[in-house]
Amino acid sequence: MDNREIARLLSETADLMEIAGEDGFRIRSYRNAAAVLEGYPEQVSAIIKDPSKKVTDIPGIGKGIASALEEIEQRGSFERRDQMLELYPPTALELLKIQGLGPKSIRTLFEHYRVSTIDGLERICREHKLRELPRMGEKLEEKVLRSIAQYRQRAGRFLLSFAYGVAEELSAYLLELKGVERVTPAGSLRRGKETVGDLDLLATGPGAEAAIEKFAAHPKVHEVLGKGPNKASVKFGLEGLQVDLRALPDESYGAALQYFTGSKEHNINLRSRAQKMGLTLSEYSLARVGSKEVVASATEEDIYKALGLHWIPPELRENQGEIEAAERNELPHLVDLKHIRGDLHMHTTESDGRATLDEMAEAARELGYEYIAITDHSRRVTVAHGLDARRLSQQIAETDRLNEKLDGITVLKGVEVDILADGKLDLPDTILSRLDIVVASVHSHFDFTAAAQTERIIRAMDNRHLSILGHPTGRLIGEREPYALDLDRVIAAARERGCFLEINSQPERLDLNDIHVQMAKDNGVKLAISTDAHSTNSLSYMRFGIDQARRGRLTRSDVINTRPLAELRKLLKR
DNA sequence: GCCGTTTTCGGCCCGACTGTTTTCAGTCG
Repeated sequence: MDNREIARLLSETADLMEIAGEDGFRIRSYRNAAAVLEGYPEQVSAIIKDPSKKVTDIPGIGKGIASALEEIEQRGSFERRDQMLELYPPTALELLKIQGLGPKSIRTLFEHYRVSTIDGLERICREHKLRELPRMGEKLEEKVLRSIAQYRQRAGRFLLSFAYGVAEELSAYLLELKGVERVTPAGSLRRGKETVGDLDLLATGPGAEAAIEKFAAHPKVHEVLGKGPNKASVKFGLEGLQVDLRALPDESYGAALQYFTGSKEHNINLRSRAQKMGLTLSEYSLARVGSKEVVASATEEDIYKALGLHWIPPELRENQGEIEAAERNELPHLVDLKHIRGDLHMHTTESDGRATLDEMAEAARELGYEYIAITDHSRRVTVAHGLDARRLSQQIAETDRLNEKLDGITVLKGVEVDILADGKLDLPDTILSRLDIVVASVHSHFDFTAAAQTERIIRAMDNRHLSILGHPTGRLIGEREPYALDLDRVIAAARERGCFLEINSQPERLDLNDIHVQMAKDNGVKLAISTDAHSTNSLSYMRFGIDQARRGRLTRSDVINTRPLAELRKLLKR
C-alpha cells in the first residue's frame, strides 16, 4: 500500500474516533501522522522492509502508529480501525461531508435513529425528526437538506490532482513492460478540468496488448468492469476511480488521442465539419467517405491540419468557439508552466506551513524560480498562528538576512492578510507599507449577502497596499460552495485600482475558475498563478493553476508571475 | 498518541459564530 492510501486509512480512523468521542489529542496524532505521510518522500512500505531504517524516525510517527503501519503493511488494516468499524459503519464518514453536521451530531443521530447514510439522514430531515434531537432544530434541518443536495451533485467526481497521481502511477507501472512505448492520459484530465469523472489512458507499442493484462492485474485494481484484447476498464484504489486503458496501433494514435480527449461537444462539431468536407472522423482515423482512404491518423496535428485547422490545445476543446478561432489562426498562445518565474503565495512554519523560510526558498530555487513571496497568515487567523505586526517585522528582518546569503533567487517580503468583516485589513498600513507584496483573502463570514460580500472585498481593495486578492471566491471543491459575490464588480474594481486576482493552485480551491479567469482577462485584469503552498512538496501544485489558466485562455502576458523580477516589482507598485 | 524533557508525565495553536438554549455545545476555520 502506498503512503497516500495509508494516510487515508489513518485519517478515516481519526474521523471515526472523533464520532466515537475519543480523546482529541490522540485523534490529532492520527491526523498529523496522515498529513506527514501524504507528503513524505519515501514509501513507508520500503522503510518497513529495510532493517536499517525505522518508521519512528519520521516526525509524528511514534511507537503506537508505527505498529499500526506494520499491521497495515501486513493485512491492509489495523486493530483500532477494525474496532471503530464495528462501532460505526464506514458510511458514517460520508456524513462528515455534510455541512452543519460534525462528529457529535453524527453520533447522536446514530444513537437515536441508527442513521448512518446520506439517504437515511435525508429521510430523518424530511420527516422533521432531526429537530427532535437535543440542540438541533428547524434551521439545521434546512441547512442539512441543502447540503445533501450539493453533496449529491458533486458525488463521483475526483480532484484533478488525484487523477494526475493515478495517471502517473499507472503510466510508470505500464511502461515497465518492454514493448509499451507510450502511455498517455486523455479525457478531462488532459483537458485540465478541475475534477474528472474517470480516467482514460491510451497505450501504444508492440506490447500494448500485454499492457491490458498487466493493467487488470495491478494490485490496486479491486474490480475489473470489463476486459478484452484491446481495452480494459477497472475500479482503481480505495477511492474507486474508474480507469479505462486502451491499446492502440501506432498509426491510429493521433485519431484515438483526439477522440478520447473530447470534449464530446468539441468532437461532434469537428465530425460535422469533416462531413462537410467529404470526410469521416472516428477514433481510428480521418478518412474519405466512400473510398475509405485514410487522410490522417498518426498525430493530432495531422488530423486538425487535414480539417483546415491549427492544432487546438486540449484545454480549449469545449466547443466554445475554439474551432472557429483555429480556422482563423486566432488561437491564443497559452501560458505554460515553463513561463512561470516565481510563486507569490506560500506559508512557512511561522504560521501554518510545514517548512521553514529557508527550506521554502531552497525548494523554490531547485524548481528554477527567480523569486518567491513568503505570505504567512495574519493574526486574525488564530488557528494558523497568524502573525501580528511585531512577528511580521521580525520575519522581514529575517528575509533580508536570507536574501543576502541566497544565490539565484530573491525572496519577496509579503503576507496573506485577512480581510476583516468590515473590509479593513487585519494589519496596520505601517507594516503593510514595508512589504513587497500583500495578498489579501477572506477566511470568515462566508455567509454575507452578495452585496455585502462585494462591498467588503472592494473596500479591502481600496487599501493601496493590497496587491493580489487571494482565492477570490473561497470555494473548496467538493466541500464548500463559493461565497455569494458579484464578481463583475470585483473585477471592475480591481481594474480601476490596479489590483491583481489570484488563481490559487491548491487542487481543492482552483479559484478563480476557468470562466472567471476569462472574465478577468476580457476586462483587462491580470492574474497571479500561485500555489498557496504549505510545504515544499505543494510548490508543485503550480501545474494545476496553469491548467485552470489555460482553460481560461490566459497567455503569458496575462500572468504577472511570468515577468522578470524587475518588471514584477513595477507592476506591484500602486 | 506524539513529543520532549528538569526522563516518565504534562502539554498539545483556539477564537468566533450559530442555533440552540437560558448559559453553552457544536461547528468551523
